[in-house]
Amino acid sequence: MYTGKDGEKIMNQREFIAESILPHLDGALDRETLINLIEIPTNSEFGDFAFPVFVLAKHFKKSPNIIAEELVKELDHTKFDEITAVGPYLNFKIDRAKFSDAVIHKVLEEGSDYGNVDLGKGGNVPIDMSSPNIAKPMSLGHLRSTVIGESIARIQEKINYNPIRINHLGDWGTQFGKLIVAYREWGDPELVAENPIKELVELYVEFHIKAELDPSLEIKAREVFRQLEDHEPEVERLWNWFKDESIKEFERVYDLLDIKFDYHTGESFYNDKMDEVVDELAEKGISEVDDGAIIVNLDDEDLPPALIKKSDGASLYLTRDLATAYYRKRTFDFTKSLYVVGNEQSNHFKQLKAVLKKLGRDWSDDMIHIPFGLITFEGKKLSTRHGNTVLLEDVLQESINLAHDLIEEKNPNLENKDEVARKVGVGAVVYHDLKNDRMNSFDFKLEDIVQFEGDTGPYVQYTYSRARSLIEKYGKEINREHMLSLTDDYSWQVIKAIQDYERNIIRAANEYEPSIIAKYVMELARTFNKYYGNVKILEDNDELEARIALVEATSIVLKDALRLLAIETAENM
RNA sequence: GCGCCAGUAGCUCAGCUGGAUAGAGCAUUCGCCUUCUAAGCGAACGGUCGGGGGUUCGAAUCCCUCUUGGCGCGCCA
Repeated sequence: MYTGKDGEKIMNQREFIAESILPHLDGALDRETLINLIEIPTNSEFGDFAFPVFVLAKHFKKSPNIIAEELVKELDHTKFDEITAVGPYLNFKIDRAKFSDAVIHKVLEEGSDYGNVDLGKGGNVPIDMSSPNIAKPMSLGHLRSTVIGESIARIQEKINYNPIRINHLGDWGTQFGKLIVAYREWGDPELVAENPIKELVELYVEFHIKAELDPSLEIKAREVFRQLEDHEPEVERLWNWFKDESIKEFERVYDLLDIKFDYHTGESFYNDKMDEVVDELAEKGISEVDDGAIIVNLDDEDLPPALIKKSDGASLYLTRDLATAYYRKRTFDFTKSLYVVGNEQSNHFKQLKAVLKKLGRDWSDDMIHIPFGLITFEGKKLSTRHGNTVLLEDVLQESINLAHDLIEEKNPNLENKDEVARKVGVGAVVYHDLKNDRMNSFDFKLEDIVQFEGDTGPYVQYTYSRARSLIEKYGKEINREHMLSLTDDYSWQVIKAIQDYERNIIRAANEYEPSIIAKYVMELARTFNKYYGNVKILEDNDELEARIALVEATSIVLKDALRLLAIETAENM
C-alpha cells in the first residue's frame, strides 16, 4: 500500500491494475494469476504495464483482439491516465502525478526501511559462508562464498529472517598431517615465523611434488594426522600455530570487505561431536562396512555411497557435516540452513541431506545448498596444491590502488581519499562478483574486475555521490506536507524503478540470487543518470522541491540496495 | 560411462513464472563540460538466441535428441 500526500491509499501498481480488471473477467482468472500475467511492455510507448489477454480466449470463446477491445470499454478509465487495446494487449498508462507523489512520500517516510517485507518472521537462518582453509591464503575462490554469502545474509535480513553468519574454517583434515610432515622435513622455523602463510603454502606444494616420488610421505602424513586427532602435544602446538597465523591474515581481508561473522566455528569444533551420528547410523542399521570403511549406500537416491569413516578409522568431510547439521539444528533451531559452497560440491550436499533423511531428520529439507560457478585462472581450476592461486588480498589491493589513482586524477581535493579508495576499489571487485548469475563460471582476468566505468560498482557508487551532492547543494529540508509529484518522462522512469525495489528484493531472497539486486541497482542508477543528464534538477521553479525529493528517494534506495550487496557508499567521490 | 552446470552481438553477460520489432556494458566510430561531480549523457555499428525435432494461438524461455565446454563421480575438503 502506498499513501499519497492526500491520504489516498494507492496499491502496488500491478495489484492496482489487477483489481481494476478482475471484476470484468467473469471469474476466468483468480487474482494471483492475473497479477502474474501483468507485464511491462517491451516498448514503453505502449504504456507502463500490459495485460496480454490470450488466456481469456478459451473462456470467452472469442479472439484475443476482440476481448481486448471489449475490456477497454468496460474498464474504469478514471483511475488511469490511459487504457488502450493494441491487438491482443491491454495497455495501461499510470496516473503519473498521483503515483509519483505516493512513491516519493513512501520512500522519504520509510528511509532505509523502504522495501522491508516480513516474510521471515524473525526465523533463524545460519549461513555457512566463506570458510577458507587454514594455512592457505584466501584465494579468489573464497571471495565468491564470502561475498555471495554476505549478500544473501543481508537480503534475508531485509525480509526479516535472522541471518547467522558462520565461518566454517577448514582447520581440520589430513592436509595438516601433510603440512606438519613437510614442515618437519624441510621447514625453516625462522622463515615460517617471518611469513607464515607464504612459507606454509610452499611447504604444502613441495610436499605434493615430493610425495609423487616418495609414497612413504603420504603414509607419514596420515600417521601425523592421527597423532593430531589424539592430541599429541607437539603436533597440536604446530597446528595451533598455523591456525593463529592464518586467522590473522583472513581478518585483514574481512576488514577490507567490511564483513563480520557471528561464529568462527571451524571443522575442528566438531571433532568430539561426530561419534553420536556415526553410532546412530550403525544402531539404526543405515551404515555398513565396505572394504573396512563405513559407508551409507545411497543407490536408492541415485547417489554414490556416502563415506562415513575411512578404513583407517579417520573421519571424513561428510561425517563432520552431519555433526555440524545436528549441532546447528539444536543450537539455532533454524527455519532454514544455508550453505554457500561451490557447485562442484553439489553431490556432497545431496549425500548429506540424503543421509540425514535416512536418519529421520526431516528438517534436512530446510537445508539448502547455494552453489556458485567456478573461477578459473588461465582456463585452469585454482589449486593451492598445484601452486595455481590468485590471492584475494592482492586483487583487492590492486583495485584500491587504481581507485586511488583515479581520485587523484579526477577529484584531488577530496577529503578522505583513502577511505573512498577502499570503498570504491572493493566495490568494483564485489560488484563484479555479484552482478552475474551466481552459477556462471568465469576465468579470472584482473583487467575485467578492476573496471570503474559502465556496468560496475563504482558507476553506482558514483551515481549515489552525485545524488548526495545535489541534496547538499539544495541545502534545505524537504517539506513532506507538500505535493511531490513529477510527470515528465525522465522522472517517471526513475519513479517506476524505485517502485520496483520490493519486487526485486523478494525475487532475490527467494532465489538466493544477489545478482537480481545487482541488476536492479544498475538499472536504477542508469535511469537516474539519464534523469540527471537531461533534467536541470536545481533549476528554481515550481517542481524544484519535488525533483530534489526524487533525488533523495533515489539516493535512499541506491544506498540500501548497495548495502544488500555489501557495497559501501561515499557522499563524495 | 553416469550426474550437475553452461552454450544469446567481436568480448562479458541480461532476458523474471513462454507473450508485441531479442536488451545492457565493454570494444569500435561520432557528438556533449563558461550552468547540478564527464567514474557521466546522447547517437551509430553489431545477433539464423550451439544444431535438429516436438508441444503451443505464440518458444531464447517448456519437452526430446545431438553437439561443444566446465565441474563432479567410496577412503581430499
